[in-house]
Amino acid sequence: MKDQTTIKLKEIGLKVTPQRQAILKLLEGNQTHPSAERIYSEILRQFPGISFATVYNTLSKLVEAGEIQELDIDPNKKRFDPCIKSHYHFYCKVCGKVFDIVFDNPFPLEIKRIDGHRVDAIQLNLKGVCKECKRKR
Amino acid sequence: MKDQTTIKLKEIGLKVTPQRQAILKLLEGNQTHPSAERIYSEILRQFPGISFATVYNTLSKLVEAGEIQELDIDPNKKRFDPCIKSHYHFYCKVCGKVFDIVFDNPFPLEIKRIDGHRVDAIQLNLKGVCKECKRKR
DNA sequence: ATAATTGCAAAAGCTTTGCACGGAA
DNA sequence: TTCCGTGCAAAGCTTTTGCAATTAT
Repeated sequence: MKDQTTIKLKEIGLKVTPQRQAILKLLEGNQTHPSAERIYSEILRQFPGISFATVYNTLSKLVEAGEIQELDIDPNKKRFDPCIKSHYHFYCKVCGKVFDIVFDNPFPLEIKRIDGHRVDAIQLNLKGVCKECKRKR
Repeated sequence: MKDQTTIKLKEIGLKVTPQRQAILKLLEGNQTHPSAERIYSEILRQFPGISFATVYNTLSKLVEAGEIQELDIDPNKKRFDPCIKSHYHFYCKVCGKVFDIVFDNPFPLEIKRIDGHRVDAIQLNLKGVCKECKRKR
């Protein structure tokens, strides 16, 4: 009777609550790179009464556990990505959407050391105007 | 009688004020990647009475003019870099310092288009624990 | 003269925290 | 039972804005 969310939460060592399951389900396979606020308002529809603090706390724990990744690409707010595999992002200054980007000759994102510093994560961020927004002008 | 800051400001089309000159001088060759708050408090020492809004406004104009660059690497605040040439950054999660990084095989930061999107800027951000902070543990 | 800039203060956003109650283990 | 998690509300920070007085051109 254990679904994927239950398994994941137990693996991480978190208590299994309906709120957390809803958050995990929303994020699973989600490629919109939602902000905390966005996640909150989406969850709210199917889960009236959930508080922002719960969403915030859960996201923090998931990031800490390495289950999801926090992106610093949107100048205005933090964005979250359930995909922790190496890939790049494009941020549209006009609409604020974040797109996944794949290069033919990928930059190596597995660097572990540089100049004596310990590298834990690498983010390659492209910024500009997306296809859609370009068209509308 | 025209110094470098005067020339730069006129080039950009901004009025030349002592406040702006002080900000430009502080940034010139500055490799600490300061935040707006940091710039404000540094300027304050040599320029009592300057307001944060002035610093903020000037930084905005300089970014808009392409004279300096805004970095989205510090999760907590915006950082500014007077060097607009292609280079990478390392952010230390412990002390918050931002270091310039140079690779042997640099990733091309001159891409202008990808997936139909127009690319205006690329930032390659590395995060982890810096040499110094590693040593202290 | 006139249009831009400054300083002050307040507002706006997003993020984070404290705490009492309730629920998972 | 014992802690952890939730919800509510407030606090904290950084960023942004409005406006009257001042200054550069």
